[in-house]
Amino acid sequence: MSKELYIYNSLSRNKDLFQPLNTPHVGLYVCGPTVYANVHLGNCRTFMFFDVVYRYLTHLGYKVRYVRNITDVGHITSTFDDGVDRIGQQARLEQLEPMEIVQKYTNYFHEMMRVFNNHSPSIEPTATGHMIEQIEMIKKILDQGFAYEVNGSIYFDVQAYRAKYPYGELSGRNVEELYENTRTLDGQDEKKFFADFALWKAASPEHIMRWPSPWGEGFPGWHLECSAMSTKYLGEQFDIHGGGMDLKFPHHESEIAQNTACCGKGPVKFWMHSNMLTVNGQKMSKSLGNSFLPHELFAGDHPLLEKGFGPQVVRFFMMQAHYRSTLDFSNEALSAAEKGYERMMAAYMAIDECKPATQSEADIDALEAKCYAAMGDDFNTPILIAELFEAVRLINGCKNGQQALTADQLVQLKRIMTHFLRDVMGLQTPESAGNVELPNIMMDAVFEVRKGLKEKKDYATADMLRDAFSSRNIVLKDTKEGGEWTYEKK
RNA sequence: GGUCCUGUGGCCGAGCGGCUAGGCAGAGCUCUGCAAAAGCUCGUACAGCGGUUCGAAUCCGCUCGGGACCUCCA
Repeated sequence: MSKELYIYNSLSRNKDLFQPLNTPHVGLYVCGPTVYANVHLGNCRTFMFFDVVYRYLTHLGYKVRYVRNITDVGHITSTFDDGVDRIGQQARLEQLEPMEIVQKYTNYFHEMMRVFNNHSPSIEPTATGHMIEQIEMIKKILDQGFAYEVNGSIYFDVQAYRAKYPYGELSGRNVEELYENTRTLDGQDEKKFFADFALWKAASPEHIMRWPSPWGEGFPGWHLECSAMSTKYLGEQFDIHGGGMDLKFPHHESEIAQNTACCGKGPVKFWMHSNMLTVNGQKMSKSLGNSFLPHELFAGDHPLLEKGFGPQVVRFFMMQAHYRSTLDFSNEALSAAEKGYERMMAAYMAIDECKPATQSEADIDALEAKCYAAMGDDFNTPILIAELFEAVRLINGCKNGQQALTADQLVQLKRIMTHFLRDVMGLQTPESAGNVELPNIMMDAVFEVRKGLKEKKDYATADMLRDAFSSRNIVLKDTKEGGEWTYEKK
């Protein structure tokens, strides 16, 4: 069975065959959040997708080192010229220390990552914890002649860089066109060239977050931390760098320039970019006021939400779209995903109840191959899910006695579902967390009584019993053997 | 203004030159005391107009619509 993996590389604009630089090791770096506010659902989509990348590579047998940073140094906002950064600004607003802000929103971020069932990265470095590495990197870039100092700030020299290396390859931008549309930003007058960007900024007196450096007190520039930390933990060149589409320019473009200026070569083999989550066709973002916080979605506590949806349903919903497409959020779409997710999971849990046949026409090997083919085609989770619904059909058919499956095939189906649903897509079964053993025993008694009533044709009492549970959001379903019960969502 | 992406049936979403995507919703049937679940069967598609081709949702051009980036952003 082919388990080749093709990945769409933003740099080559092609689906390229994935081969690690140093098999079986894979280096994966993903740009993490800036912790000055709660992560919203759009952010979560990106991290959930790269969690699947991490999981699938691991599933294929690679030894993956997954690095995802925490940006805990505020970037300068574009509207202010006074050296106020996002974290510092939020700290003033909430009357907290900057590091309290950082801790508060890091905690929320971690909590949400856990709730969505993302694996922790192998390393989660912070920008503030890597000041020395960042300063060292600036020194190297200066030594190579690709940066210059002005008033205690260091700028990247795009002109000098362009004389030797191409700039703008990733984002497809060319500097001449950029010039027409560049706004006047902080430090513009200090720069030699409009497209130069800061590696180090001298701190103004009121700036709170500051560190000593060879050029005076200041703080690192916008894009440096990722370059410094990816190099430290994954080496000068590594396999995959991921992030949201909106980071392509200028963030990732600058990273390439910094690393190349420093080490003479591009840092990353595969650049991957996940697309945005939209609401009514527009990018979900804080400034547009159309973003949900995960806990609001779970509780249904938001004007745009008709009801709440569990984290696993949300994850399933996200998996039903390809990561390079925008995904539009709506109550209807979430509800549809919820039904589908429940049907999928019900079938998964019903495999053990199937009675095996001695012979079967079904081709489970082909099904499994299709699942790998879907994932191998640039992590196509929507197709994977479509294939898994084929498995659902087989399982349900087998349960009804309409589909013959051998014992081996049932084992194989269970393995496929476990691998792809749980291990690769990171989906959990609905009630798996709680202990359902005791309720099950009690419900068996209920079904026994109901069976007796039905045999006596006392349907009125049988219905009364069912209604009594129904009013408590527990649905009874009759089967040949007795019955099944589920919690009903409101 | 520049660069790029996108427009699929009631909804969400794959596919991107010939082959059923899938889910949800809807219709019919089977099963069933009823119900639910499940299985089977079935509608309604590829924004519009041209072109290339034996053949186009899929390639090209134009028109119209939506979006992202160009400024911190997943």
